[in-house]
Amino acid sequence: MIDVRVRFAPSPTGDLHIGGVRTALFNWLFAKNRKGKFILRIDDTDKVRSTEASVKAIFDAMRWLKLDWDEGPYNENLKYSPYCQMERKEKGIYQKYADELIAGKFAYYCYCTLEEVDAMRREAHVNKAPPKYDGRCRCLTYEQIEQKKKEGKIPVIRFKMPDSGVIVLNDIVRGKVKFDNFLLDDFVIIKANGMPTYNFACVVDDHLMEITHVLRGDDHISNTPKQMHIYNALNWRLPEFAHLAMILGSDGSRLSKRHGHMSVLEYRKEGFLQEALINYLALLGWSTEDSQQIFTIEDMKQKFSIGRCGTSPSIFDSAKLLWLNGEKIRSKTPEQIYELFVDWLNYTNNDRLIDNWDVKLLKSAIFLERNKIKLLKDILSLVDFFFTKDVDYREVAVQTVFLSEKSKNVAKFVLTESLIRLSNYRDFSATSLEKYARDLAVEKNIKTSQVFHPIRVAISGRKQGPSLFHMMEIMGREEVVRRINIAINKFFT
RNA sequence: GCUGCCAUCGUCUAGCGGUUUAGGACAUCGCCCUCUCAAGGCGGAGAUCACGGGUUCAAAUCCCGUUGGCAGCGCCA
Repeated sequence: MIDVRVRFAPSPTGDLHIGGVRTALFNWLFAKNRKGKFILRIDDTDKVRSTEASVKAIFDAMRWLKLDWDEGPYNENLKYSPYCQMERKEKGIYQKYADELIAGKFAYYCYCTLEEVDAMRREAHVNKAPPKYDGRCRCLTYEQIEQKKKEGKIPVIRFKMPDSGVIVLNDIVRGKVKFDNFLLDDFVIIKANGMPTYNFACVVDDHLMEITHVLRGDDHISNTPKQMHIYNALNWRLPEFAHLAMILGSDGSRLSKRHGHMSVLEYRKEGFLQEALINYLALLGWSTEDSQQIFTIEDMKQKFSIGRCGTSPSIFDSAKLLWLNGEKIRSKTPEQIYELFVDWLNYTNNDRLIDNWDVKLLKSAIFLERNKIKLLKDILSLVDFFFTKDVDYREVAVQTVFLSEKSKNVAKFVLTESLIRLSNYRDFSATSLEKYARDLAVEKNIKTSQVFHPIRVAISGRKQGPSLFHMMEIMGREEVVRRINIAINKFFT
């Protein structure tokens, strides 16, 4: 079996987005599954839109996602360096092969202006003809070229597409896909500014870097025949191609900002776990025979195969991602959740929020509430009441549990009674406290809920929260008594 | 407009000619558990397998057409 080499080649024109991550992930999984190499290349041939900040953002995102690469930029000692196309251009790599294509009559200089080319396409549209460059510069004479040069015109280099015949792509996930050469454009391979275009640079680099499999979104499928012609003209061996079905937004159109978060970093900010995002994305477009939903990373690496990737596009469902995130969090120990939470606080610059929080109490609180955590950010609102000096009594809770006609007398009684009895209560464990509360209910012939609820609201300010007695246990007697006292003073005097 | 891709519950999907009253997961609904909220357990509803033709003894599964959706058509990647 050949040694697999795959690459992820984002263009640094913004944050890494969901679609990009999916492509990166499938390449990475494939490499891991086949014990091959995963390469990160930066396709920054668009001088105008590429930024250094984007490169950094992509790196950050890849690192957070733990999609580690075997080869990539900023390591100049590797056989295939450099890994940024700008640097490769500086070394004349693309020009060399463009010259070779010209020498072999597979490419030619074109002096047409953008306006002329644009006019051609518009005319084709009107005539219901395939939109393409008409090839008028294909056969310029030596004199004509000299004349253009004299006029100071700067040419682009175009690839000369065959006028007839059919080229067949044998795609791993889609099978045979045929393209009519006549419909293919004489596309630009070197721009007027000397930079290679994507379709050219991609081929040159994939060949030079000995990429064996090209896994990418299916929005690239129409680029593939063009690229294949370049491989053929240069007499290079074709890699295997696999075109993955796209991820769409909730309305079935291409995923974009109006569908919600695009950047993975935004998911991180929301409090999603790296492994949840990875697991969820793997489920879009790939499945196992038994339709397994939850995977560890190791499990995924082991089971992944391109052959089981689907052909139809899938809609990104944030509800399922949210479920999966909760699922992943629940599978962690309280200690791990705490670590994740602290990382998240640091990442979002919220670390000061827990400055005065007792770590032991926080971990206990996380343990009590772990089943409710869907996002790391949820932890804040789930446990904050343990740490506030002044209990924030919620209006609804106070109205229904303390002040309604039906409950106010009982609530007042339960709280004053509890204040006295709990002040000297020895065994402040959950089981013991529960016994106390139940005994009180029996003794006074009231319902247990009439005892539980007022105490819950008194110490937490809310109607909902963790198991009451565990909550009291970790809060401790002193604090519980203090809070009951606050409630009595505030609402019953 | 040209070209290509796709089409199974609302969503992600299993299924690769007979084992299917089409299976699982999310969401949704009900019940149980229960001090609340969750989590968990159990169950329900939800797909004439886009439509129409073939092929075959037999089709969600193979072929053709139609319709619909999406993508590409840049000196963007």
